[in-house]
Amino acid sequence: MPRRSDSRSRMIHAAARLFRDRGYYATAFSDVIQASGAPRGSTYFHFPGGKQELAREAIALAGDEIEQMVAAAAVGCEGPGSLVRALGDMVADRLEGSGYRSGCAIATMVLELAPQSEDLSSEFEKVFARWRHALARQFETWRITPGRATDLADLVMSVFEGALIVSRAARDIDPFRRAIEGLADLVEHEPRLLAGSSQAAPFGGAGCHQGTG
Amino acid sequence: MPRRSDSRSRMIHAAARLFRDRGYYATAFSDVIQASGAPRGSTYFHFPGGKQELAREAIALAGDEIEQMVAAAAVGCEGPGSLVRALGDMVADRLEGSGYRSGCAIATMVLELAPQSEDLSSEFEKVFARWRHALARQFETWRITPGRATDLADLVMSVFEGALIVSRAARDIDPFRRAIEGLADLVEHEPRLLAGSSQAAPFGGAGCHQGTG
DNA sequence: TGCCAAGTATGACGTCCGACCTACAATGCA
DNA sequence: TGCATTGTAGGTCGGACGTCATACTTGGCA
Repeated sequence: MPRRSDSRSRMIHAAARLFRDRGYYATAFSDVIQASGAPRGSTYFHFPGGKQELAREAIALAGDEIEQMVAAAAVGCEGPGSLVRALGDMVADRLEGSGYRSGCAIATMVLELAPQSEDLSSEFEKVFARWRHALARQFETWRITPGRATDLADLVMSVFEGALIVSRAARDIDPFRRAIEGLADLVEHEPRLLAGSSQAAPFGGAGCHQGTG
Repeated sequence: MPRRSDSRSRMIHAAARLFRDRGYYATAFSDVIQASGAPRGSTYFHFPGGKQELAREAIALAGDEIEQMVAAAAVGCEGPGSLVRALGDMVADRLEGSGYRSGCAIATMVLELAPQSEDLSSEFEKVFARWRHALARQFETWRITPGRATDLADLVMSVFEGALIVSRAARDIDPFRRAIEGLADLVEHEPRLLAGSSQAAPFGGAGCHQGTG
């Protein structure tokens, strides 16, 4: 049945899930083939670049899903604190529901591959840039200035990534919930986030803005 | 030179460094052997449990180093904000100095191995418990109540872990510094952290304390 | 002092599994 | 019907983990 099969797309989705749950090295090509039901011989037809190309596609797909998750969580939120909580609930549910296997879709790959692959590194950076942008845009709708919104977005991303690691290590949701609630609470009671407050000592400290963007 | 060689210790130190920089799967036994100068045949004499036992030893060693780092950073600090900054400087220096290869000593292994190995999972949990304890104890010296100190420790650990991921992905220190500075700043200007402030709405929210410990 | 035994350490080897390549089949279009 | 493009199964090569027979050193004893 040649001429356009959906094998490629199915492989990317299966790979994204496996990379997220197990990581890059623990996921064999044969695992992706089995999970997707794709034929074995097609791999290097669909992905001439091999496993790394498959990873690149999976990373981009993860970027899409993160953006969608932020958008979904933002519905009905009235401030950064409630957005953090809404996102935290979504992530916590998936973490618990998967038996502490499903964390961030790209974190494992970042740590495994970023030091080795300049190419994939730029893909990772894109995903975080998209995530940062989605969060910052949402924060700005609540009258947070762009600079502070970016700083806050970095802090929020970091807490989510890190809390996932700590909770996955302990196989216990409490560290995650404590970190998320602590962040939401701090952010909620921080008046300097809002535009018009003392800009002499802006949130995020002095001279610490992005140099590359 | 049989009868007590230091091969075992050297292998653990080399493995800890390699696991930290490259991760578990990307580090071959032969890499550890080469880096430590130990002979190939000694591996299963010193580590009958194989690579996993070597990893367990390396994880414990990482726990020691983290405790020492917290103690070193705490010297001369007058509050949680300055401790966060001091730790941040130490970590940032190593991250930059290593070309964004040296992050958290165990984070990569947590994501790679925690879903698969119940045994190593408990080792990871021990390291984070030690780290949490070291931070919380230090916070308590600044009149922060034990419950809030634990919540704050989880938040701090999460920010460090997550910020390392984001910065390693981008190969840029700015996201790390933004997150650390944002955290330090929030913590510094949070009066509810101190004992004696309105305990009706404690920092960290309600009903979110550790259930297992 | 010379020898033996036990524990210690080691280089060479086997086995398995991973990614990747090559030769072949099937289909749509001219 | 013939050809180019798409899709496929089996096979190969390399490397990593783990094992084994062997050599070396130390301590005790005659």
